[in-house]
Amino acid sequence: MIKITFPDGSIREYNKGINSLEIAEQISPRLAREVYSATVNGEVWDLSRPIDNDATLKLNKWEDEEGKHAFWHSSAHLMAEALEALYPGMKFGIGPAIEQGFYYDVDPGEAVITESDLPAIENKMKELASKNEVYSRRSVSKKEALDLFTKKGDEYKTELISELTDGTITLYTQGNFTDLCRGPHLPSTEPMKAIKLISVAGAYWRGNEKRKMLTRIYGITFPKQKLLDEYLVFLEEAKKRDHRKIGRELELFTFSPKVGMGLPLWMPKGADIRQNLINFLTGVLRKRGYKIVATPHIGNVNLYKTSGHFEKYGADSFQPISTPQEGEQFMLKPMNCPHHCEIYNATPHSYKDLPLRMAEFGTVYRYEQSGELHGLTRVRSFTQDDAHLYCRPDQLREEFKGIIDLILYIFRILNFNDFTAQVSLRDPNNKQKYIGSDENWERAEQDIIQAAAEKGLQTTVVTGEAAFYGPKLDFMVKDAIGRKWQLGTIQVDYNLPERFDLVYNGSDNQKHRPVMIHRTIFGSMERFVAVLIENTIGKFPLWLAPEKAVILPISEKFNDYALKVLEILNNSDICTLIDERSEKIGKKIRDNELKRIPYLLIIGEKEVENGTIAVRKQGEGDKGSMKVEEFVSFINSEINKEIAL
RNA sequence: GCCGAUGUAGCUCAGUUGGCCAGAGCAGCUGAUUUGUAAUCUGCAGGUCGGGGGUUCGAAUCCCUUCAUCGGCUCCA
Repeated sequence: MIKITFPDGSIREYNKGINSLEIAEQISPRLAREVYSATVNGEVWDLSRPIDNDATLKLNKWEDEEGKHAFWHSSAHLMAEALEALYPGMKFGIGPAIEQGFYYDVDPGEAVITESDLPAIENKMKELASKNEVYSRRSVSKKEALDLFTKKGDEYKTELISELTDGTITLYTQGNFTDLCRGPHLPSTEPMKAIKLISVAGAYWRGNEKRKMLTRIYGITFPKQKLLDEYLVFLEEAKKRDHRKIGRELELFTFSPKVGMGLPLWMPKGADIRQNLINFLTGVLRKRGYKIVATPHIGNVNLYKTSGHFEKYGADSFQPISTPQEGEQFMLKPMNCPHHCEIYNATPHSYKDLPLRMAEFGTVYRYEQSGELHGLTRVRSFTQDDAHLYCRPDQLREEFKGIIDLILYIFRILNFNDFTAQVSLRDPNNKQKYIGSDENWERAEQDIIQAAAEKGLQTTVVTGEAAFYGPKLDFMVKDAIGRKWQLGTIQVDYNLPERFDLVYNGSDNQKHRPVMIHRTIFGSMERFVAVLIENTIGKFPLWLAPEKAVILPISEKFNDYALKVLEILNNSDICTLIDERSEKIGKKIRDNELKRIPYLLIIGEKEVENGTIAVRKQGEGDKGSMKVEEFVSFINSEINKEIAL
């Protein structure tokens, strides 16, 4: 007998060699139907794998990540089986489960798979799934595995196997398809009731652009058709939140091929939102001891040679601008830090002056690859809410924590609750990608980890994601369809202070090297507004809205009074419009509701008589009448509530 | 940059296998209407069918090329 400990702490005894599915069946047949994988002693297992010793056991259902993961991973194998049946000789790369579904990278040889082929593959999957094929696990020797896939001619699998250690290799088979796989998988294809292939895309083998591009097929499966239908509705809804669509509808920004791709043009309303953000943040920064600076959009190429950016990115940047002067070259600035360093160098500094917090809403230009451009989230010209903090080494951690505070404060005001924080460290196996001494890297990485820990920030640590000059802490927010975008970032840099020979006088009257922190909160105005649009579906908080209210006279008879109200509101700094068209009130309400103007002010006979306005809140409806002065103070108090935290 | 898809009026879309001067709704402009909480009616205007080249008696439709966009990959100071 063996003892099995469940998550609630209860312990039951079973015969040695029992498997998780049998345990689930003994608890309840219904549970057995809903469970997809088991976590045994902290390791995710197949349900059918026998348990031979005392263990802790968690049964994973659809609601558990481990359950979904096994479900989708098994689905990837099912898709591979279908592909092999439809395209004999197809070679297979890898086919993992992902956050939303799964994919498989395949090499179809001469054949080309396009989206029009997906329904046929989908149908084949359904056909195979309905056979209730069993997934069986088998441990094999490295030689056996190599022989099998060499015989099959699958060079991607043999490459993978050659890197594995003998004795750890397992194969999974369902139906006619056998794959190299660590597992775990469902007991059978039976639960896969709803199957949808989403898209095809190219993907480099092993993520290396020097290697062959395989065809990646994305799909998703569910245990119930209803869940799939709901997912498809979610995708449709998400499309409506796309900032590119809303940006066009609300006339916030545009692009022009004549201006150039990836170069956003802010239209009046979008520019208002952007400016409101800038004004607000500027006020907050001044209170926190930041100094605002301004620097040019170009810099001599030597500036970037000094900073090291030219060597690293020069070839992939907008190329230098020449002048009539022989040999003189300028670059569009790709970042503000070198300029800021020269501001630092313009005056002598004492240890008493530090930290120096230098901020600029600085527009920068980066030659992003054409295929990378994406609405406002990835552009070639953008304005960073940039700042550089120069401090003594002993001040670093406190400054770092202060920035974490500031970012959390701004995110709170904007209701960005769903963010993740990522600590990005260098890849210790690939040190030539980075500049700076080991010692400084160690110190900087420790400072970040410590500061985040002291602020109680939940972080994930990723190696190999650091900037080339230092480690960083990034704040990521998701867009409408779940793509993650980096907004705020805090980066420690011991490197630029050396390259620019930044110094301060210490209490010992010796020259010392300051530490530098790069940081943004919004990341860039462009990306931030994009994410804000997708989070709010274009219904911006009142303080950010470009227009706060629109006056809707019921007929032209009331235009005189309406114009008077308009003047009062605009004079009170409440940006207000008037809709003077000779349309019915219902039509005016509809049109202005769709423009997401926060308040609709309806004026008819009653309002003229009483000297009031009828207030309707966008998305909510009639709020009753009030005097114009009351409305002014109401709006101001609403705005104060939004930005007071 | 790479793989695949898409490109018809400001927006959303029709345009059968190549064949009458390329259509609709919304938006815009006219005129009528003067309206009480999500669409009043009339008329008009608007397109070198992304650009260029080709096949054909004839191309929005077929082929080539180029640009842009979309979904991914790579990249992201």
